[in-house]
Amino acid sequence: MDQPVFTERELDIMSVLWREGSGSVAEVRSALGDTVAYTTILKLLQILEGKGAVSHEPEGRAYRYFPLVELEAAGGSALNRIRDKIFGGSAELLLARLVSDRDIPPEELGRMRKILEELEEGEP
Amino acid sequence: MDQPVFTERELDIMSVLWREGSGSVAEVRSALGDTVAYTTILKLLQILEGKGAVSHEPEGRAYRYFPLVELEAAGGSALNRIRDKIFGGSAELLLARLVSDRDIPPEELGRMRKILEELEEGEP
DNA sequence: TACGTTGTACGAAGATATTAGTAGACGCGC
DNA sequence: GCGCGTCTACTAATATCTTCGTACAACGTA
Repeated sequence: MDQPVFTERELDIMSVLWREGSGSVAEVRSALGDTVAYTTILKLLQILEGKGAVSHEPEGRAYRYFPLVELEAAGGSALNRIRDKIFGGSAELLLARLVSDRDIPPEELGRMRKILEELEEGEP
Repeated sequence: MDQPVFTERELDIMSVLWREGSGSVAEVRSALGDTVAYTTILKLLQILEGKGAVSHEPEGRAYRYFPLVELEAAGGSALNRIRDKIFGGSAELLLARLVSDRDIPPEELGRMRKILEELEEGEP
C-alpha cells in the first residue's frame, strides 16, 4: 500500500485530526477558523475517506472522523519528497536549512543533537 | 515577496534547474527521462516564469532557463509547511522521522550532529 | 529555393482540487 | 404535529494542474 498524497487543504484537515486524535465536521471546521463552509469540510473528509486516509463512526446524529494514515508515515513520505527533490537527497542539507531560522530553543537543539548521538552509538 | 508554491510537476523541473544550475527545454526533459512531451516541459517553464520562479535568456535559437527562486528559500518554506502541518511545529519530531530510515551513512550523521553542536556553541 | 529539423507560442482538452448550494433525514421543544 | 437547528448526501460551479496538438518562425542543407 502506498502512501496517499495529500493536497494543501487535505493536509489542513489531517493536521487537525492528528493533533486532536479525532474530530467531527464541526470540530475540524472550527479548528480551521470557520473560514470555509461546513459542507466543504464534510466533502474533504469524504474525499479523504475515499483515499483511505480517514475513517468515521457514528456519534449521536453526527460522525466522528479518525485518521487512518499515521502522522509518521505521512511525514516520512513528505520529507523524502522534499529531501530528494529540493535538497538533492541530502538529509544534511535539509537539516541545515531546518535549523537555520535561529528560532529553535536551545533545549530542543540539545534534544535533537541527542537523537543523532544515540543513533551514532547504536550504529558502531 | 512571498515564496511561490510549487506543484508536483513544477518541483520536478525546479529540481533539475537547481541541480544543474540551468537548463534548456531539451535538457530538462531528458533529465526527467523523456517521459513527457517537449511542449509540456516548455509550458511548465513558461508557467514557472509567470510565477517569477525562473528566467530565461536566448542561447542560439533556443532559450536557457535559470532558477530565480533559491533552493534554500523553497526548501525553507516547504520544510516550515511540513513542520507546522504534520509535525505540529516541532523540528525535533521532524528530525526524528528524518533519520529513522536508518539509511543515512555514519559520516553524514556525524556532520549533522556537528551542525547542531556548532549552533549550540554559537548560542550560549 | 524548397525541405526537414529544431525551436517557441498558443489553445484547449482532461483530470483533479476546492468550494459551496440544495435537498432530505433526524431529533427536540413548543 | 410543526417548525427549527443540525447533520449527511449529492450536485455542480470554478479554479488549477497537467498534458499535448497545432501553428508558426528560424536555420542549415541539398
